[in-house]
This record gives sequence, structure tokens and C-alpha cells, in this order.
Amino acid sequence: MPVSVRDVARKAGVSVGTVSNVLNSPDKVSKKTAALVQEAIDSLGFVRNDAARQLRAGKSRSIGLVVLDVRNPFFAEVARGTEEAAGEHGLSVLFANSDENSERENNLLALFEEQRVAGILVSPLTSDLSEISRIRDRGTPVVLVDRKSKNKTFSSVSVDDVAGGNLAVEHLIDSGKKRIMFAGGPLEIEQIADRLKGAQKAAEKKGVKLEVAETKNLTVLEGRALAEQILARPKNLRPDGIFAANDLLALGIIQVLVVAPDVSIPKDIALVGYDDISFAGSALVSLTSIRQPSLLIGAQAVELLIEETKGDGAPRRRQVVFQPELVVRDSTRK
Amino acid sequence: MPVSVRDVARKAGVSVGTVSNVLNSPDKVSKKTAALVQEAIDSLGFVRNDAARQLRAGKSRSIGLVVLDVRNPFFAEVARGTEEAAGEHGLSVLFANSDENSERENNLLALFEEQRVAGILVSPLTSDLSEISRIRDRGTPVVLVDRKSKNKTFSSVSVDDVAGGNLAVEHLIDSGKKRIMFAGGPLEIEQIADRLKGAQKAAEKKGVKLEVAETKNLTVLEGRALAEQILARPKNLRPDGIFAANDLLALGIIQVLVVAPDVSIPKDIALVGYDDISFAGSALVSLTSIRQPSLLIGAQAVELLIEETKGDGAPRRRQVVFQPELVVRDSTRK
DNA sequence: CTGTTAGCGCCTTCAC
DNA sequence: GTGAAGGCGCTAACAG
Repeated sequence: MPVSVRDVARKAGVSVGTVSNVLNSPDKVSKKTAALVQEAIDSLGFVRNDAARQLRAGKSRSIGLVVLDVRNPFFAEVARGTEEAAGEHGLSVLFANSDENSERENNLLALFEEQRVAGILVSPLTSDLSEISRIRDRGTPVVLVDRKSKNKTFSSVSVDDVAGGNLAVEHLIDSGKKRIMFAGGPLEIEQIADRLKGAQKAAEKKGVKLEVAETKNLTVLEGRALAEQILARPKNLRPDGIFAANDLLALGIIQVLVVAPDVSIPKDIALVGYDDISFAGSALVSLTSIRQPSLLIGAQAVELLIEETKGDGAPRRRQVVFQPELVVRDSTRK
Repeated sequence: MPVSVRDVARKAGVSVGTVSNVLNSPDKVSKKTAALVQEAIDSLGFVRNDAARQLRAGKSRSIGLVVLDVRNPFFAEVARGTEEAAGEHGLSVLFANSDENSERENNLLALFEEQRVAGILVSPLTSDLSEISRIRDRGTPVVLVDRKSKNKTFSSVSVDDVAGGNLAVEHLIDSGKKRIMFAGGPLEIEQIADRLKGAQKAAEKKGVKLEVAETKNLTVLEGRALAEQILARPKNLRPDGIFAANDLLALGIIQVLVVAPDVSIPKDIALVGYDDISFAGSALVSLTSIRQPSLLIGAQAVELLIEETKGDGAPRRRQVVFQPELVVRDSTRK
């Protein structure tokens, strides 16, 4: 059933070497035989076996991307960014989704490594990069996405999350809010921890108390649950400003607060999200958010990967850090 | 640099066959030698070469998924559904994104075919399935996602888009609307054409005129552009009900209409979207939409793929069609 | 229980 | 411009 170069060669009355040449170095073959071979290929329905090519070549033309959550539009944008950049270099991107689960993350990483992809882009879950280091040391280039390599041993593309957190809470305080809540988690996710750190810095500086509400994950549902809890409190114990560690969470919170009879946004509770996903602007109450340049992050990650591969000597590793940006909308605008 | 089974065997003082057995049939090896081999594997940093395994096995443990647009949360959900179902069968899913571009679609399909994936799930762009048929005929199982196989030559999972379109427009008419606009495109995308067909059916039945505004794509941006055009018209020439072929488009339209001084939703213009993505409920004006069971669609597609692979005789192909469901929210509620 | 060996399909010298 | 042959890394069958 499967058709190999050998079958093609036989049908065309040439040798396998010639078939291979038609495929890979057409200029080495006369027009006539090339046509003959092509005809055999078409009539037999021959398709190159990539496994065999790769085995021979020792490497593949694909790069792997592991993100925390496909359903988060932020990562969808990052993915698009990688695709575009990779396409320009003749590479394909294969996505996969760790779903904020370490075991899945490791499985996917192992899968990509066994596939000998040209490189791996990963948005790692925890700060424990030992497994990832091992992969890199065995020869698969790795670039960290949305996460800075603190000790500079990895190339990485990230956004200054501490600055972002700071920006968010400063803005809340400047809007006159005094009882600020940070919502997000798990705090093992380093991006989240950094956003909290920035938030705390801003709160301290202005002498405002910051309540930390750790969540199990960063979904709309979790945001809704948290908002319900807040509403269950007596009014004077509720925060008057919430900084949610991502927009999904923030949107969930908005959904619930908007229908609460005794809360008005932003008068009673103001809200800042993070990521500035494209839906933030069209939320029930349009959402103030911290923008990350998602497309650019993806594209830059691919470039770093390629830089790292290119050099013949020691690989050049760089850490690119983008600055986040505050986008003010109705959820904090008086 | 690359470590092979042979290196491991040498280091452990055993033969390659034994190493392979440790990896694939641990029960055939004594505890002691297994430990010895494992140690060699760890110290050498050996990683199986999947290309070689695949070449040997003739098939892979991955399935490929090609969607129209990663950024559309509907497809993100479908992807999650496939992942979960595939995981239960020990398969991995590799996503890719045709970006509503035929050439990209074909490239990705070719890539997956050359990789000899265990199967391809594809949400095809146009109604021309000839290339996809060819792939299937050459031996790679293909399941159509979000698209019915009209002549039953493919397994497929879809939603009755004609019914969905009908549902949407009927609802608008029942809400008292008389000048309905269908927004969506390109109409070569069969799902969109079907939704239009359903819309026309409903309009005819009730004797209402349906204006068709074909768009270049199905994004928030395109929705905004369309809404601007509508606002440029004199008030009496504007539609009083819009059925947008997906939620992204609808959200874009809402964004613009909401800030228009002389339009109120749903009084002046009511709006129905399609997909019921999770952001529909938290839109500026919460969006009435036609729900598709996205997770289920993905999971079901994987099941069909596996069914098709299983049988020894002629492959069993099935067409599963889900029914869409109207979810009423503020954008049409008086 | 362990070792030896023959290919999976392809590409790339190297002769011709 | 073309053909023959070796080998990429792995597994499964077979022999011991």
C-alpha cells in the first residue's frame, strides 16, 4: 500500500537516486527524465516519508510551541506571531497545550524532543526549569516565552510583569481606591507571582493595604467564583479596587459584579485586568488592562530561536524584555 | 553528540536488542540489567528518536488538527476537546492554523501527510475536497470537523448550520424585526454559506427581506468596519436586526454600535451571533448567539477517527450532526 | 533472558 | 546525467 521511492523508480524505469534528485535537486536531472519521474509520482500517489527524511537529515523543519492555555486569546495571538515568523524561515509551528499542568507540560516537551524538532518555544509553568535545561543541554534549542530567563542561561522573550503589576495597582490607587485586592494564581506560575510583586511594590509605596486572593487558575469561571465570594462579604469589607492577574479572570469578575444590585463599576469597585486581549475592549464594562505585545512576543521568540541555531560557536542567547502598557477603559474610568 | 541505542548498549555492556527491550517490553528483561541500562540512559542523556521509531513502525502516535483560525475561541474549544479525547487513547494532537487561506491549508495538510500522522482532523476552507480526498485515498484517515460530508465519503462532525441560521433569523423576526441583515463571509466557506441559506429560508417563510453583507473574513475588526458602514447610512435604510455569521464579527459590530449616539441595542438594532463563545455572555451588550457544542465536536471527531482506523475491512465512516441551540441575551431582549 | 541481524524509506556520496 | 550502495536509529524476529 505505501508507495516508496523505489516503487516510483521502478515505474519510471530509473534508479532511486534519480528519483531523489528529481525531488531535491531538479537541476541535476534532464527535463525528460524529470517529467517521466513526476508522472510516476503522480500516478502512484507517492508522498515523501518525513520520518525517513528526518532520520537521514537528523533534524526537522518544525518547531514546537507549548503554551499554558490555548483558550486564552493572549496565547492564541502569541501563536499567530510564531507562525508568521516561522513561515518566513520555511518552518512550521506545531502547537500544544500544557493546560497549566506540569505533567502535561513534561509529556509535550518529551514528545517534541523525541521528534527532534528544530527548536522548542515554551511558556513554562513553574520556576523549576531543570527539565527544560536538560532538554536544551541535550541539543534541542529552547526559547522561553512570556518568561524571563533570570540567570540568562536561556534565550527568552518576556514582558516586565513586575512593572505591569506596579502599573495596574498604581493606577487603581491614583483613581482613589484604598482597599485593593490582587486576584490570581496559582502563585507558582512565575508570571503571576511577578505581577503580584509589582502590585505589592506599588501598594507599599503609597501606603495602601493589598489583599491577596489566590485562585486555582486563571479562567472566566474562577473569576465568577471569586466575585461571588466578594459579594458575600459585608459591603465595607469588600475591596474597592481589584487587580486581576489576567483578563479572563477579570471578565468573569465583571460578569458577576455587573448584575449585583449594590455594586457599580468603577464607583464601588474598579477593575484592572492583564493581557489586553481583544475582548477586553468589548466587555460588559470595557476593561482597563495591561497590554502585552502578544504577536510580537511570538515573532521575537522565533527569531531568537533561529539566532541561537545559527552561530557555529557557542549559541548566542538573548533576553528580550518588552514593557507593558496601561490601557484605560471604563472599568476604572470615573 | 547525538546518543543512540548503540551508545547506551555499549555503556551498559549489553546488546542493542536488550536496550530496546528495556524501553518497549520491560517484562522481558531482568531487573538487574534493566537497572543497568536505565542508568546508562540517564547518564548519557539518551532520548529516543521518534523519526526512527516511526519509520520502523510505519505510523505515528500523533494526530494533526487544522483549524480555520486559532484566534477564534470556538476553535480553541474544539482543540481542547480533541486533546482530551486523544489523550485517552494515548495520542497527541498537533494543531495548526490555516488562517482561512487555501494555500496554507494545503501546506499543512501536506506536512501532516508527510509526517504520516495517525490521522488528520480538518475544518476545510472551501467545498473543494479533492485534495483532501486524495490524501485520504492514499491512506491517511481524515475526519471533517465543523463540516458535513455531503456525499458521506468522509467521516464528519458538524452542526446543522442551516438550522442555526434559520434559528437566528426566526428569532430576530419574532422579536419584531423587519429589515434583517446577514453579515459574514467569504461565502466560499461552506459553514457560512449554510448559515446564510438557513437565514434566507426563515426570511422567505415569514416574508421578510434579507440583505446580505458579505465580509472578507470573520474577525472583530471586520465587524467594526461593517458597523461603521451601517452607521453611515441614513437611519431609515439601516437594518433593524443583524445576524452575524460568528461571534467575533458580532462583537465588533457591538463595539461600534454601542458608542453611536443614535442607536440603541436591541431597540434600534438587534443582534444575533454564532458559536456562543465564552466571551459572548460578557460583551458590552451581552450577545444572543447560536451555540455549537465545541468541546464535544472536538472529542467526537477524535472518536470517529479512531473508529475509522480500527476496522480491518472497509473503514466505517459516520456523519455526526449536532443541533445548534439559541441562547438569548440582551442583544435581542427587549 | 540476552544477542544478532535485517530492514523501515530516504538521501548522498561516489563511480560510471 | 544516471545508477549502486551505505547508513541514519530503531524494533522485532529469531537464535542461542
